[in-house]
Amino acid sequence: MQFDSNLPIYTQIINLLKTQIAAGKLSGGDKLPSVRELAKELKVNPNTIQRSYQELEREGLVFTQRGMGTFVTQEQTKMQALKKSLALEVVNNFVTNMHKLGFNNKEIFTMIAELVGEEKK
Amino acid sequence: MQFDSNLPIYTQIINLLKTQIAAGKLSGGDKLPSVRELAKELKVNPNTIQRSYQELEREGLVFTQRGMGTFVTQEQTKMQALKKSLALEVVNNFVTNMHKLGFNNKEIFTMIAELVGEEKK
Amino acid sequence: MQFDSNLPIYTQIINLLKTQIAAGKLSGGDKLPSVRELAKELKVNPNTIQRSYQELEREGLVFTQRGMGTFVTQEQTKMQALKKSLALEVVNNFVTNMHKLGFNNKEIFTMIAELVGEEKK
Amino acid sequence: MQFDSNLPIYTQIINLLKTQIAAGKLSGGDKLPSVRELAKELKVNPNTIQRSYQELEREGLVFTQRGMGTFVTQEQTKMQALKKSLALEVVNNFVTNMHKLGFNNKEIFTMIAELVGEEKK
DNA sequence: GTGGTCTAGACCACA
DNA sequence: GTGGTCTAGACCACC
Repeated sequence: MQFDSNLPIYTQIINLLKTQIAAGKLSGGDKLPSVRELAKELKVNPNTIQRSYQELEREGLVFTQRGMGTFVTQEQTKMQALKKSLALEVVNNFVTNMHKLGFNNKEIFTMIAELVGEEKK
Repeated sequence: MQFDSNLPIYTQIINLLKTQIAAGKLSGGDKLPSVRELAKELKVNPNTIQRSYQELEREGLVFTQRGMGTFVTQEQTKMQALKKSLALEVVNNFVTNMHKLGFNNKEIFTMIAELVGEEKK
Repeated sequence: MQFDSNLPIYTQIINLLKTQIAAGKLSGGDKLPSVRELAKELKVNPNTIQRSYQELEREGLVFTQRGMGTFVTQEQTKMQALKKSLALEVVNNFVTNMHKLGFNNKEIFTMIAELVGEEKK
Repeated sequence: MQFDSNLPIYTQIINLLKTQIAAGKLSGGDKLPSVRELAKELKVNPNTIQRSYQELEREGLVFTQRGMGTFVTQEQTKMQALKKSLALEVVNNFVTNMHKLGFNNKEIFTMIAELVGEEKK
């Protein structure tokens, strides 16, 4: 993984984990990698991982059990809220960019409609 | 303006100018700021701006006149192609991000439809 | 090597390398001298060589591998097209000069025919 | 006219005039422009023109008459020799360049034959 | 004033 | 070591 040097690394790791949780790659109850393990994998100081995990815990997305590790929360409401908020951010970002390019909402809608129509995933 | 340290500065300047051209903030025939002027404004070396302008000229989006300055092309086809390609990039990016979050095309469509309906910009 | 002060140095270096590639002195896959090496040899700034290499890469005649060096493309079509276009330029130049001297095509043909006949290289 | 800064300017003017004489644009007996006139036209010091004319006279291609001006020689032999020698130079140059590109004499002949065939000037 | 080229020297990422 | 980017500052041709 590459880190954008503008955002603090721990923030980028948080976003990475949030995305995985929201997408269901990490489900409720799943164990996150240990701090040392992930630190090694991402070639980052363990303190940085620690800080990311703490922040996720503060937001209620994960919980830690002494001696056991860190786990994704099982509260469905939390997970749904997370998914929604991340999606909202992506959508807003998208719309803002399109507006910058001079497209109005109707045009945006048309383009998405076409794309969905042709792919049918 | 802030520069993201991952992409080369000259690339970011190119993108900035492309967006402005595509959005019509810079119309056909408009004069771009002089190399030195923009360099001063963006706190960047004139050579860096020079490189950006040259790349834009190579792509046919601007043309230069010695001793006169650099100007946005008047070819409508170029500008339309630019707008299309930039939009395509933004849309694809958006869809990719949404897929990463676990949304399928139908869900994406619904969200956009709602958004267009409620704002009516 | 001497540089003609009319054309930019980087252009002349491009032409030099193109000729060597077209003539087969540099074959597909061959490594070009490193930027710094050639700069030293031609008594030119490394940036100037860099620019030449980049232009050649843009034209698809060479490709670069980070940390490895710059190499002549292996695509035969590219190399053949290059040889053809360079030859066309030389021939046209020649014919133009002969026309300036007041020779017509038939006379030019005769001169070349004689030359080929006597040398048989 | 542009001057290539490698060759002395007076040499370049000599070549220019030789070409015009050889091509018949300046015929035997024609008056060359006055030194001052040509100097003004080419934005060059009159001494430079003077030197060019002297050299041409030394080679027997022009002659000067006090108070009248400088004229192209009427000796046909001189003019023919000039045309031949200039042509020889152009041809040799051409062949050398083609050899550099890796073409042999037969290939050169073929290319010229095709070109003459299609244009029929 | 404008853009275009070049140098000298620096720092980076990659291998 | 390699190529890639950037800065600082210079000189040029053109207008």
